[in-house]
Amino acid sequence: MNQQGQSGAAIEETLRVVGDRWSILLVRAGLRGIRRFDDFCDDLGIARPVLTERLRRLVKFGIFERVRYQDKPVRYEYRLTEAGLALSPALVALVRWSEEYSQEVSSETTLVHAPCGTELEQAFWCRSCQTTFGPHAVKGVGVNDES
Amino acid sequence: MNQQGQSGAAIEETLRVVGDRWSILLVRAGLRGIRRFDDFCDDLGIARPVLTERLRRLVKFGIFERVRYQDKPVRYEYRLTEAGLALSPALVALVRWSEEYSQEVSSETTLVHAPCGTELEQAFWCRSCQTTFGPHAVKGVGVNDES
DNA sequence: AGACTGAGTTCGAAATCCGAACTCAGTAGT
DNA sequence: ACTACTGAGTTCGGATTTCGAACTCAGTCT
Repeated sequence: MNQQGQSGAAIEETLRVVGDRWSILLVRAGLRGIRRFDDFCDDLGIARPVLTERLRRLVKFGIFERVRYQDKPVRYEYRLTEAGLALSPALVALVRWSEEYSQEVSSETTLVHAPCGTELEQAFWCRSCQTTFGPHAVKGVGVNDES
Repeated sequence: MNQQGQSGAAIEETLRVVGDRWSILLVRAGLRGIRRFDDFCDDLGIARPVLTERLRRLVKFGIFERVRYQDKPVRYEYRLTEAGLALSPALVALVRWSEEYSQEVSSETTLVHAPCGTELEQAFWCRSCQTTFGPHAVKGVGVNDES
């Protein structure tokens, strides 16, 4: 029914995990240091039942971990795991896209290289060629059909 | 209600456009060369009314364009625009993530640098320092609070 | 005792999604 | 000239998700 070359499966896989309206925003909030239930709630304006469900799923998929941070009244918070942190290239790509192509909201935001403050570029890196390159030189995503 | 530093707005902006279960998949299908209504439908298994709505929205946001490709019976198809193509770094990032962190589906897929076949890495590039660096050195996404 | 905190649940109403069947213009076959 | 088929959608009713607001429950603070 749908036989897209393997990499299609890969993306569907990822989207099955973070492909809803909230998950990516939750990861972003996590990157910003938010960890507690009510804080996610206030920061994103997400409905509580949905937040509960979403966090549970993200924990199940290993993106957040639920950590008891206090015992007297037992309290848990949610921390990004290694795998969750690894989503940041995707987040950055999304931010960059809106900076360049989105008509609405003139975001004067810019993501920069922390040490020097230069606006960053995102690139693919080939360790054996020691070069950076753009999306057109990637094989496996299918950009290489006629245009 | 939600005062995340500017880059939050940027990402929300992007997600408002492609943040639902289907849009990114549609872009991916577009990258694979799919252009016609029924083909999107068959390839993704998306419900027709939803496809109609989604394509209309993506056209409105400048990601696809609706092109008349035949006159006798008037027929339209959907092609990715420049802005649509520009989403590929984000798609690649998502594919890479599932390759490395997703438990399910052992994707033997790999994205490679076309010229040499080496598995690609994704990095941020600072043109003034002439170096690549990882997500921890990015300022504006908020990775820099304590851990 | 009474108010507050923080992590959730429970509710009914509202928005979305779904598959299956239908439309509408034109083309192809007999 | 009747029938079948194509391709881009619409129209339906029913199922699933989402929503906000109010509630729970353990423990703490004053």
